[in-house]
Amino acid sequence: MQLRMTNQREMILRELKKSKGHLTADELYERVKKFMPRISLATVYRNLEILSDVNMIRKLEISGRQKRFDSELEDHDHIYCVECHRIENLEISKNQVELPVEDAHGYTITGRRLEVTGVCPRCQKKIAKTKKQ
Amino acid sequence: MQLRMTNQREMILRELKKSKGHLTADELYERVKKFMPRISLATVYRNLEILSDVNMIRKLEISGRQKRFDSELEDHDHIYCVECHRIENLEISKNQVELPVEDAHGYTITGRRLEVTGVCPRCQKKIAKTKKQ
DNA sequence: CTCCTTGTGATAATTGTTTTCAACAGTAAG
DNA sequence: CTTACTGTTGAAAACAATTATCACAAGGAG
Repeated sequence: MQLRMTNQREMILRELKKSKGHLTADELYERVKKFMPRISLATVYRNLEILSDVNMIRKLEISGRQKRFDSELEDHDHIYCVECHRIENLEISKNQVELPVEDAHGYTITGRRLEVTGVCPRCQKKIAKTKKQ
Repeated sequence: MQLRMTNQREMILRELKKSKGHLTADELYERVKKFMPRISLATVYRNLEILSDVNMIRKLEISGRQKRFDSELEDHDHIYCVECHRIENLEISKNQVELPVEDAHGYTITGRRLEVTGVCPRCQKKIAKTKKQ
């Protein structure tokens, strides 16, 4: 099954790449809507699913409610701010999180995901301010 | 603020401990209902939230699916089966996943979560079988 | 006992996502 | 150029998980 690049599909991909971030489906929907006012949210969801199926983008399943999508395919982990839910990339060398396979209960390991939580610099400042008052 | 142990609360906690697993709210609901047929799912959600707020249980946010709850408070990670969504504990020594704080974009790190995905032994067998056919 | 707080069950509302479906291209064959 | 086929779209409904609302019952404090 080969992938046809429809206008919508292309636009979604382009906007995701442009943002360089980790957008949710509806954030992306809002952006694409500026160029294609009649596009539907379902189309965004559909195409994000398709694009991640063919590995053109990456679907992040990060704690919190919404799924996020990333145009960066390289293997990397994420840090996310528990205050403002901002997400950023983390470059952690793979061998730093080498897994003890013998403890894996007989599982065939297909992947690992490391998620670091913290408070981003901006929110640290905000918190510092509110404490002063 | 002190926690009152209502019958429902106690039952939910008891069933979660009894299971030793990582139950979703509605799995727990089904179990508790056997003893308290009139309990409502909302009560289960409510109390799981409360119990994890006071650190009597742990809320797991895995893979964007349903939240799961764990009566095991010790710090540990999880491996979960991409086929059947079974979840098991992983004992990974902390220093094996030591983080390079200097890469953390200025974040104050509050936690980390490692999730390993794989195929459990049971599902490996299942897959082997279907391939034979 | 009355007042006040809290917890409860039932149900509605909300949120995020997926499915359905009729209309509509794009392509390939006849 | 028709016909048939395939995949895509937008709109709306369906769905699943969770949370909020609300009337009411239970259990103190005074």
